[in-house]
Amino acid sequence: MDTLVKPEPTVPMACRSCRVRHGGMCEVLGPVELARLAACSRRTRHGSGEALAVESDAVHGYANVTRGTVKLSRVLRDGRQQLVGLQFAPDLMGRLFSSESPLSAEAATEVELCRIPRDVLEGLVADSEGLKQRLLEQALQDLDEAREWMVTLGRKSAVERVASVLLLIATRMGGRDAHGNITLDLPIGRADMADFLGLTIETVSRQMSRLRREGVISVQGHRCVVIHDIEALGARSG
Amino acid sequence: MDTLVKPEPTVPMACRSCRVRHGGMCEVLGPVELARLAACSRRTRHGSGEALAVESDAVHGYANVTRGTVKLSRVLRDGRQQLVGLQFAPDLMGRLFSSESPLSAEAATEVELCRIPRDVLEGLVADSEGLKQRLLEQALQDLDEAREWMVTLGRKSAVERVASVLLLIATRMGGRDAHGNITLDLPIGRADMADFLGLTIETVSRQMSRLRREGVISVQGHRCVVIHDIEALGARSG
DNA sequence: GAACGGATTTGATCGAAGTCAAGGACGGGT
DNA sequence: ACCCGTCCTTGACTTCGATCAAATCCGTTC
Repeated sequence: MDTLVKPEPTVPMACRSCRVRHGGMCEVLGPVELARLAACSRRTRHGSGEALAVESDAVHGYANVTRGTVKLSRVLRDGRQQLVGLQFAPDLMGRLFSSESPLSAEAATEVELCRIPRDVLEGLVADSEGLKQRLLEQALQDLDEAREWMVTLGRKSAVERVASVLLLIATRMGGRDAHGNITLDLPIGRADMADFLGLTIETVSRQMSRLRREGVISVQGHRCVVIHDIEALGARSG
Repeated sequence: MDTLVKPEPTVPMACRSCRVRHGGMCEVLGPVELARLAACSRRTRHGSGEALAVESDAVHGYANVTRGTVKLSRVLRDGRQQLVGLQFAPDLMGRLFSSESPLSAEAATEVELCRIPRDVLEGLVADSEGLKQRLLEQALQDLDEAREWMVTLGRKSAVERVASVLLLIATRMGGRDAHGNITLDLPIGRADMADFLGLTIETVSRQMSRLRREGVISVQGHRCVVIHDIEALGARSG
């Protein structure tokens, strides 16, 4: 908000240059709390496709996403898969207060994490009123988003779903170019879009083509989408 | 847990006989906090179908469900509807920290609420560490459930969805009869089941008939379902 | 920059669920 | 006990998205 950078005497070095220092959960932490975290946290990098957590495995710790995109998914016994969310920086990954992970997490792009051991974060949550409050707000917002997505999965047609996912990604990652168009570098391929939307790859592809034919978007290569008419895309999204 | 009822000197009268006194959020409150609540809360009853909150309306307050079942839903601009959750006693209704309701709530059955004004609950949350913790746990669990339902909506076939909703209701409301069968009084009709499952009324009805033909369940009247083989129902649910 | 391999697009056909249309059962009230 | 309205079930047909099968695109490597 304010343009002046206040001196923060004891903020750990590792946090000072951190891209998410003023976002996500770290936003509400003071120097003392950050020091407690920084003493035990460590940064890791992960290539696209790397598994970061596995459904029903023990929870070893938590991690702030500091760069990249993470896919959250669940699978049915016979292998059918559903993406249940995407996490972008500066979201916190990991299920508090549960000893086993309710879902799988996988790096969708190159990902950088700030890993926090389980007991350290839980201790901090227990001690910091502000952090608990922040995580509660985050959980409630995630819940709203999950329920919104339930409408997409339960009631929207294939085009509407594809338009919805493009809007979702645009909201989190979109940058405007010179002409006011919104440009996206999709963090996920068609297969993941299909798993997120409850469709097949072929149907996603067909609906992308359709939106392209209608002039709402254009596509460069496979991963880059330009949204020409965000209004039209919104209308198309149900 | 324990069979002895401990004397609780200053627990308000209204709470002493309350069905949910030892469940939901009230479980973690001490006499002082309960007194603060009881001083401002009031009980209301609502007939089936009555609107309890409307999407994007101002949030006036919160309410504990003390009896009955509440449907949570969202609608698309053109009227398509999706149920995004069911609330049973002793769940807390209402979206904390938001000035407008992200969804609509409607009594599915006769419902009894313990209504709490907005500022009273928010004040209590600010003051009570334990309550904030409890609500965070609840939000995280609701999030897990919402994501689980996303799998149902995105990846399951019609039979699997119907089996899933029967299991869900059985978990929250089911009673075992003499033969070990589980008996349900469905809190929602076929239309609401359809809206919860992302299907049509006709499809729900056909799949109910199918499960009946297969001997997994039987139906008495429209609302009463007996689950003969919960294992088979689980297998049928994906 | 040519060749390779995985990802994406497109086309043809199939099938599960939706739509439209009766018909039947339940339950509430008289 | 009967009647009536609502909710539910069933049947016939349609449709949207899935499936199967190529063809093509693109990014990468050599």
